Amino acid sequence: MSSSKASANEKGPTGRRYHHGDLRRAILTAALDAIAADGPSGLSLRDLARRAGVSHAAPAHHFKDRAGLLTAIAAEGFGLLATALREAADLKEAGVRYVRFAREHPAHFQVMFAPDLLRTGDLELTTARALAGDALREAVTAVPPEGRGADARLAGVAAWSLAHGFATLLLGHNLDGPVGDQDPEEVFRELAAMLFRHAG
Amino acid sequence: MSSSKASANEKGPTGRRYHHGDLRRAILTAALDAIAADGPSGLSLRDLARRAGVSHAAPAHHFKDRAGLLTAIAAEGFGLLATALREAADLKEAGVRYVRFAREHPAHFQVMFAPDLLRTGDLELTTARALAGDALREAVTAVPPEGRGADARLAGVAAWSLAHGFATLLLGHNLDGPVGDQDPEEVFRELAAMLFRHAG
DNA sequence: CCGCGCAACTTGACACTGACAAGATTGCCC
DNA sequence: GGGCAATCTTGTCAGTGTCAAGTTGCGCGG
Repeated sequence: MSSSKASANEKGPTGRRYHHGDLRRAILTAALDAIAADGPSGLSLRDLARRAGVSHAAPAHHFKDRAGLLTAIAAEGFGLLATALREAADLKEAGVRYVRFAREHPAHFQVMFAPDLLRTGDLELTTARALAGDALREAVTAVPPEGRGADARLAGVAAWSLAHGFATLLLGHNLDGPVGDQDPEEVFRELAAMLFRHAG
Repeated sequence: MSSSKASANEKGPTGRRYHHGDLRRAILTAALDAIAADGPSGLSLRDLARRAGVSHAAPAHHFKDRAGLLTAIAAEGFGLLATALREAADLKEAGVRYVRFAREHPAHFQVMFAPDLLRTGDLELTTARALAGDALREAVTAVPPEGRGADARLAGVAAWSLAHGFATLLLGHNLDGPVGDQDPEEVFRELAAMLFRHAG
């Protein structure tokens, strides 16, 4: 509308420049902030647009939908989780990384496991999820059978369930009483020790 | 509006009678159906009203809010869970009841652990939650120390984490591969056996 | 038996949201 | 330098939650 000669790097008279530069990333981080603060349910695309200083329909160009945005977040989350798991020395440490990930990236974590908010068939998402699954399986098979029982698949389910349950309950403030002000990662180490101990 | 003489138990000419009879329960069950089908996020109060055959603002009279409705569901869920846990003979069986509850009442379960949808301070909710917490603690302390380790609180966190993680992952279809078509409750029994075994 | 208060329900309105369509702007590549 | 495609805007529509004010009729006290 305005015929201003504002260059690409300067804001126009309306306080915004036409091309944001990295709007996709801006929307993503704004969304992560909002989700960490208020949960994924209250998330509003229009609000994110306002925070980023763009028009209300701008986000739709990068993420088709609300579901598209959340799917992108979930995929990113599974990617981050996969690399975090790969850095672990053993299975117990992988579990520790799991709960650390949940605490450091609560928004990602919440969205990753909220299937009703995602486009579950999305390719990017499924591949990222598979990547994380591989990382988990590797961690499980790395520990010798006498420390985890014969059935590796069962051990994987056990480890994942324990870590996931602990992380989920933690984020939901359901363990504020029991763990109190102890370091959650230390607490989890004890849980993991209960689950996997050398046969007596 | 219409001056029809339809009695309290007959539908008027608009297909509805003014006083529903048990609208609160009707809305609750409609909500549970909708949540089980599409998750809590897509829930619409107006849609529930349509299903129940009442006007769009009718639900607000029974549950002030959207949050009010979900809070009521969560409270009901914790009540059901508490009685289910009390019926268990030992701790392992309590865990089995936990995952059974999640599978039989998926809508309740999802809402109970979605804090961003609830009025977390609600009295009814907190008391129901406390009830369920008591039931869990009783189940934990009932098992002798040599079977669960010295720290009862830690054992409680472990049991809860394992059951909750397993149930959550199950409902999210994250374990469709590993558990396949086995009976989830049987699988969980094996997990529980890994966690609590007599010291060697 | 009657009328009256109060709970249950309705109608109407407002602001907000997600989604779509069509136009404006601009980086970029030939 | 010119045009093309990506990026962003403006405008619009149906749907939603929530509040306010009016209607209906159950049930209780007389």
